Amino acid sequence: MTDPPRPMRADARRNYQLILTEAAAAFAERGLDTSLEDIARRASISIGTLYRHFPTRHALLDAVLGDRLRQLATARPQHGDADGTLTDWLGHFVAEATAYRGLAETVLAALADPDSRLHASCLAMHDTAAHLLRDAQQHGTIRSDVHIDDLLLLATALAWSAEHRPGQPADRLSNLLVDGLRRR
Amino acid sequence: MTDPPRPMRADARRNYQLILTEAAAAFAERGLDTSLEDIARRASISIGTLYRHFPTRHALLDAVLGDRLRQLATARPQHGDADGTLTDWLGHFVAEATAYRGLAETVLAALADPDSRLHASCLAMHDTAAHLLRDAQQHGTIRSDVHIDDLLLLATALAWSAEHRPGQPADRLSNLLVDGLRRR
DNA sequence: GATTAATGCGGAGGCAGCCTCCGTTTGTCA
DNA sequence: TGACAAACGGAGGCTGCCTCCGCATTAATC
Repeated sequence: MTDPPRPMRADARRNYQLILTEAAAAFAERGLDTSLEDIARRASISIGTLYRHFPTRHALLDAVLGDRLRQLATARPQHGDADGTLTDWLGHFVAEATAYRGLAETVLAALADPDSRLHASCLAMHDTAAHLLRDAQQHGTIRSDVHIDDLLLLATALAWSAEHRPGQPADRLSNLLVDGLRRR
Repeated sequence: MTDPPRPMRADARRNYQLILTEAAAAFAERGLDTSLEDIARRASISIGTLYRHFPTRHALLDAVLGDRLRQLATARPQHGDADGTLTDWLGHFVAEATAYRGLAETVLAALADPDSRLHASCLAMHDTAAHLLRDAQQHGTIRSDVHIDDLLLLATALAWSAEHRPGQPADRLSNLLVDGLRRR
């Protein structure tokens, strides 16, 4: 049938890694809307080469952030503290978003767009959050009428706020708001 | 001392109004990040003329949205229902932001930047919200440890969420979250 | 080591948006 | 009607997005 795909050429592999490294640094320093031309310059490769490896911004974002997002999708309920697991997860999510300005917006966009190269990673995260939420509703104190979309919107909104309040701890507002999700 | 400024020339006045009209429509239809060149094209004037009247995007935004923002700054506590006044205000703010995609982001940016032409309008709004919050803390059920910055961040975050969930009512999440601000 | 074909690279170039500058036009007032 | 300030148009410089294609590099084969 189809031949096994050849391994990447040495120069291609080298450039691929270079781009990843510089993109990660640039995204962390300047946010996810950093210009791709700038990343190419940092990596001392041409813009054409960058696009050959990562045909869209989301493809590059997936390569840089995919692992971190998938890690957010591996959280599992800890026996006996469903509420704590959920709030911990929210905390991790917000921390991640604070490290990369623009992440909240990007995650929402990727969730809404099935064609995005980031869609799968974000969907995995979505499912994990749904799992944690269900658990906290059954064994914890979270209101049963909270929907997973509410939770994700809350999570991204929290992350978005955190991006706009640099240097200040997001915990206070976060705790306040999660309180709103609890049964009286 | 200084002579009174001459009134605008007829053509200038005409163009000024034209730009305002088209900008308002464009901002409502496509969000606050609509290209200024596009607004100029809609108004059938040159980009240079647009910049002559509104040297920055925020100047144009202030001319278009300033009144609406200042209206949000005129809310006054209704006798005997401090909580209701506060939640009503939040509702108005979110409604406004839903009508103009990008408003939440813009308001936060303008608040943080004293040089922005929108700064004053946003500051007025900020002060009103602070007033309503204080009242709801003294005469209503809002927790006393909620800070005005928390409230504004909550308001903008809510608005931001609403922008990203087109067509769905923002009331549910909004009510959930405001619950978090209440005393137990 | 030489040959060759595919793979990958560079960068020019088209497009759009931001913003400035300046020569020309228009409105206003005497 | 003439003169002057005010306002206008739009070219042009800059940046960023993205595509395309001629040329260079690599790796497989002899």
